[in-house]
Amino acid sequence: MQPSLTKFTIKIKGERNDVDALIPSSIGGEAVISGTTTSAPQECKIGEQIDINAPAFQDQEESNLLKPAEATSLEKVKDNSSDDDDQDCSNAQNQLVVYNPPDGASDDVEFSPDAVPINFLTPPQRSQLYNLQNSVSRNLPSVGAFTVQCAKCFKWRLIPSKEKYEEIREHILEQPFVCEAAREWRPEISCDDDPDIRQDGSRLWAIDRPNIAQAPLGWERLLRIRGFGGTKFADVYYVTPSGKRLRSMVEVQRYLLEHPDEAEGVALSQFSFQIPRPLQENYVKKRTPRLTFPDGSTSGTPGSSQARPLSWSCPEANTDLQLGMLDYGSPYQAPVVEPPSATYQSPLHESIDRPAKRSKQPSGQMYNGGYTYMNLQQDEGRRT
DNA sequence: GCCACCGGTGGC
DNA sequence: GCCACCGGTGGC
Repeated sequence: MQPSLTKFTIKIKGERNDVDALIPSSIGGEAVISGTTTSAPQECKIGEQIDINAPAFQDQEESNLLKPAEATSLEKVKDNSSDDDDQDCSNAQNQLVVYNPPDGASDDVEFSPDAVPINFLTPPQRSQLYNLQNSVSRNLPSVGAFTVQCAKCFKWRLIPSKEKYEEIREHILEQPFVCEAAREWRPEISCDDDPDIRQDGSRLWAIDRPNIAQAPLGWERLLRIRGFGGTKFADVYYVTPSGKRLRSMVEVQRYLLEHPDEAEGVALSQFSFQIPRPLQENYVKKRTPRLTFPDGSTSGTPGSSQARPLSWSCPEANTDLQLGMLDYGSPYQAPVVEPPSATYQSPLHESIDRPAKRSKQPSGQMYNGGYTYMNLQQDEGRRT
């Protein structure tokens, strides 16, 4: 039984160009905002459109945040930004949280409990969080941190290990995560404490799937984040007890048949190749329809399509907002991935060095305990 | 030569 | 439009 979480909060604050933000909806959707925005938090309901230039609302206490059971429309969040240019929202495709973080700022955006980010941390950030060794694999982003949102206070809590994260994720729907659960590794933690992490634009987030089974004993589930602008966001691999990497259910099934010794007590239901979804809408290249002409030639090049706003037409909106819908149940968990070094600056620490070209990068460990560091492809990279 | 990574596509 | 699957290949 999935929580009925249908509300999202939009918060747009400060000024910044090329904003991309996306928040998933547990009722099956994601929302993306991109382009240039100019301030003002605002509220929007499903099916309505939002003018990101305008509306603001009064400061709200956290108690005003939506409660899952009654969530039916966008909710407000606490905000301290200006509140001029109030306007109605209209035509937004769904409820969402969008914010326009000032560069380097640490915004205060709360997610509804079904947002499941993977965000991107700098190596120093990750080292602080997880005491990781260098785990750069080529030049790719990777999960930098896992976070889970408290079902009660909606604050994000960092999960100290991939294993714990996967354990939580496996049962997240039946057993929603709450801050008190984090007392296992943080005895004093409660909903009264500040969130461990916020959607402040310093990281890229991706939405994970709920209730993915933990890998069988002796097996490891690997999530490999692909480079920016590829045809796919990530790949999942399962590493067998003997070290072989399997990349599909077909291969798993075949492997189990061929290795009955390792197949004992292992069921196919323990495997899932579902990948998270990036919150940065343009992270994955759109696949354009292939048109076939009478002479047999085709047109439509993947990547040639620029992401377009789906329903963003408030007059003053000088932006390219994009709305879409995610389709996850109630993803609470959030792996965190490294940011593109040249475009993201950590508000906490130094920015990542611009990555060298992929071909020059040393190979690192595959996953290194689940929290590897990788850089995103930069503009010098492939694809146009 | 291996394999990690990426692209492409068929099926839905 | 999404995703499961797998072939190709660049980098090591």
